[in-house]
Amino acid sequence: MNSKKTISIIDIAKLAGVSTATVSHVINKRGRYSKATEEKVRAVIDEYGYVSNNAAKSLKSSSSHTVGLIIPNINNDFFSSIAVSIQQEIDFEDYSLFICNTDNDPVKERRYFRKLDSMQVDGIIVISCQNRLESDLLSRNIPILLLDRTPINNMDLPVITSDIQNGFYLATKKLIEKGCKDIIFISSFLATYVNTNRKDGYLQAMKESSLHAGNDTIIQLKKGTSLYQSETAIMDYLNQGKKIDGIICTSDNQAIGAMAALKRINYSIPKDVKVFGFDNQLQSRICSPSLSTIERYPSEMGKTAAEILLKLIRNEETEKKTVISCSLVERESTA
Amino acid sequence: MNSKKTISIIDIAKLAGVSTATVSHVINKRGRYSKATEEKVRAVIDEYGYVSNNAAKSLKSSSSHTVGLIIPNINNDFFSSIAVSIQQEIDFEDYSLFICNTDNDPVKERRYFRKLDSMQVDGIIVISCQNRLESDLLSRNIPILLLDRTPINNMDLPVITSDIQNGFYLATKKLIEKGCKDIIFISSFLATYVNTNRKDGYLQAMKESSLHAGNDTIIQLKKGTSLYQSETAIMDYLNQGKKIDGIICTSDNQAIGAMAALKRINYSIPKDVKVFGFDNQLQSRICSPSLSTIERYPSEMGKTAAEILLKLIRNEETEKKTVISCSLVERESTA
DNA sequence: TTGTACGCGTTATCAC
DNA sequence: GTGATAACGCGTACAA
Repeated sequence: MNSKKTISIIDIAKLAGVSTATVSHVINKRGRYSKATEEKVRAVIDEYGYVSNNAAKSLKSSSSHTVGLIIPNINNDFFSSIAVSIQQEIDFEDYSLFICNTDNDPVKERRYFRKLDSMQVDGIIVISCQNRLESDLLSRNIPILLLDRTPINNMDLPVITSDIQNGFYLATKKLIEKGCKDIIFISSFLATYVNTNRKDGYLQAMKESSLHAGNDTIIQLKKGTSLYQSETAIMDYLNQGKKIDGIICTSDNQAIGAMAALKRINYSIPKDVKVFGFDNQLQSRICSPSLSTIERYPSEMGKTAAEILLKLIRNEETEKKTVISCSLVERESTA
Repeated sequence: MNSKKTISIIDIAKLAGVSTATVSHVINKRGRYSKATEEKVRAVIDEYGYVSNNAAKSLKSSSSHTVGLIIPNINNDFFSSIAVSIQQEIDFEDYSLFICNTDNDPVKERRYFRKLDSMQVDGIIVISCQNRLESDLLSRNIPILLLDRTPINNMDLPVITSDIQNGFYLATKKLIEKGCKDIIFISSFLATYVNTNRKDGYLQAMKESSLHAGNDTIIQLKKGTSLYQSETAIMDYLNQGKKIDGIICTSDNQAIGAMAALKRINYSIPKDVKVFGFDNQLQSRICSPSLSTIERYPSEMGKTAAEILLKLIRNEETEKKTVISCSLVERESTA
């Protein structure tokens, strides 16, 4: 196996007794050759298992038929669902997807932008963990699509988000409808613009029903494992003598942590307290009691993102902003 | 932003009043230039935001500083943990990782091999879904590392696996130790060589204790959602009047499905039946009763894989075969 | 320090 | 209508 040698278009041309131009034409079905030469060339290609060199191709075309995806953490149901659906859609059009994991680290994110740029990708989909994107991000003029999160930028970048605000509004409304009055909101550590957005739906619904909500009913978690953090946060909150009969969380894990806290002090769910999670991750179906949650359709988000990016790459018309609506998934925790 | 133009090394050379060779030397810190020219060149590079063209670089060096990862399904805790740890390790050495999702489809897997080949990747890590890999897989002579699964191949490919057989042996032993006698084994749809491997640990442990085990105590699931499949499979099994006091599963989801079936007919877990899952996925901690399971250390597997592949790329000495041991995580389901 | 050949596929131009 | 020739893209490394 050590003597395996790369075969180039030149070798194929020699072996088939034609020019490289003809081989190229046959491969790309450009015409300008006879049936006979086509067969001859194809036969040689098959025999030697020739694979064209993408580096040379990208060099010439300054396009690599490759798309980059910058994503905070692939080890997360919601994000990996998005990644898979993007890849499937991209695959379908014979593009390849470069997945880059940033661990929610802005420094890594910027590094990946540069890396993808130099790799000659044709476009980038980014779920950013930065508050702001600068226009000198890339040296080339390729499309960038913002997904899920929308950092401030001066490039008028196209955006796909889900209607999170409305999702939280609906969830809060649902709890109110079921008779909850002391509803608190648990928010995980995130870039500020995201948090604002999330809180708003909750605050609006509470206000509409003249229920009290404000900084004293919002628990802000720190960076780290949200499950354990929210468990202790709920304990602390109750130890201060405050009342709770409803909880809205910004992740399913937070909700599960919160329920663990409630169970420990013998609160009954959903009788005493009703709980909403967020993202409809696998664990929300499995935990006990099963968790009501907000569905954001990550597969649809990914599919749409891929479609729009491909359009942008082809210079076709697209929407500047696409909002995918959320819906409620009601289970035992709010029954 | 439309007039953004790609800047090449030639432009930089002109602007700095030196040759492209010198610019290249400065960029790669090869020496052979004065302090003054270095500063001048760096200044121009910074000013114009020059990013080197990777396609040209790969073309020349036939190496892209890129590694491919072929993986069955990234939307799975175990696999995505592996992917993340590979990426982190690879990142660290300034390589980039190309993640390719095969959906457990051999046809897609072969397509990705060709694609990565033509992309000039420097090496490939594959969690294969094929029973056999042929030596004409690639046109170039780059290292391939088999991870987790070990399809038959005639290329003497290096391998990293976890000691699954021993894992199932230990789990089965543990149930026997706790007094179980009628222990069944649930196996998901997988390539045959994998199944054999998995069954063996179970069969061996049963044999050593002179307990009956064979085809009638092994439930083979079909392709599909293992959670629901194993639930109905357990119902069927019990409806046939067969006895169960222990279940070993090849995934946590199967175990959760099995427990759902048991609960429905009022079996108590772990009193009447003890259950082991596999892979220590998030849901095993969250479900109720919490699930005992087999830990395979995916992060360690990924890290090791990345280290070995990088060594292979650099032509350094490495182990041909690395086996990472499993351990038991005991929770309520086997208490 | 620099000039330049090289790597490889594409495409415009030219020839029959 | 068929096919060949050669320039091009850009970074690298050897010879000068």
